[in-house]
Amino acid sequence: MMSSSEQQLVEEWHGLLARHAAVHNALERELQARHDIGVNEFETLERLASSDHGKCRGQDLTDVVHLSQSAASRLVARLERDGLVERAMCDLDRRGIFVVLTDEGRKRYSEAKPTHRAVLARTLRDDR
Amino acid sequence: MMSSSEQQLVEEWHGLLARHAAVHNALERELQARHDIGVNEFETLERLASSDHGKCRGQDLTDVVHLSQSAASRLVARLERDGLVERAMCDLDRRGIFVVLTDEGRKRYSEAKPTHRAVLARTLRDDR
DNA sequence: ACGCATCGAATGCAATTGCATTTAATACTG
DNA sequence: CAGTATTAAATGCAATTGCATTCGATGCGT
Repeated sequence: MMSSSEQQLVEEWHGLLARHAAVHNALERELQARHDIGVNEFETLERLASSDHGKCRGQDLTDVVHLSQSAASRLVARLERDGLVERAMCDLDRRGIFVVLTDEGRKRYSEAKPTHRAVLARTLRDDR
Repeated sequence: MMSSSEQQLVEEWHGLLARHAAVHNALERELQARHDIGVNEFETLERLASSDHGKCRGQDLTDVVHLSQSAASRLVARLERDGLVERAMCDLDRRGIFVVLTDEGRKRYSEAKPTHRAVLARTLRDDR
């Protein structure tokens, strides 16, 4: 026999899993199809776009995308390859880098943002 | 200027992302370290263990793990390789398969379950 | 100033994933 | 009943991920 609070925990976790999968998959599909970027790429661009000068330390990005340090590093590499960001030396601490939003990156973000919000509005509402 | 409801949506999504990442990462680490299985493997075993005869159609599993059909197929293949499940022909519809829990699989599930619940209790409580 | 622990980032590598396709079996339609 | 469409599952393949390691730069204690 399973205690009620345990059952509750499991149900909450399964709900979280289902909601996350639903929103994430919908976002991934629409952002990819309409703007050629994924969820993590969008979150990165958004973080940069709302920063002071469109730049931030590489470290800050791992928190935003909930990815390992190495995956975040490669994510930045892909964004740079696609011309959406640039890496810049950090003079104060030359171990680190600045990730800087390019004009193209800011443009892409502006285009994708309405799509992002629309998908959120559609998928976050009707499951609770 | 961003509308309040839009801001709310984004915050809810980021909260969902953060909560999911926190619980998922904690589960993945502990289940892997203590029982040598991942989150998806555990969910699969749990689905089978609570089935009537420890078996279910391959299809049902994709819903449980929120994975693509191909990824679910390979997940079953890994579990079979590790001796935790077996594939059985389905006589009624010979396109499909039954995934059947082995004794070893049921044992592994029983061992992992307390860990799973403990991590949920620890991680789902303190972020809200 | 020297030596050593620590830190930020990049990279080799194996594992997992999704998409597209394939294969086999079943269901439908005329 | 033949022929086609659909379904369940498996597989080739490229892309993404995390772990462990590496490399250079910083900080800290003596």
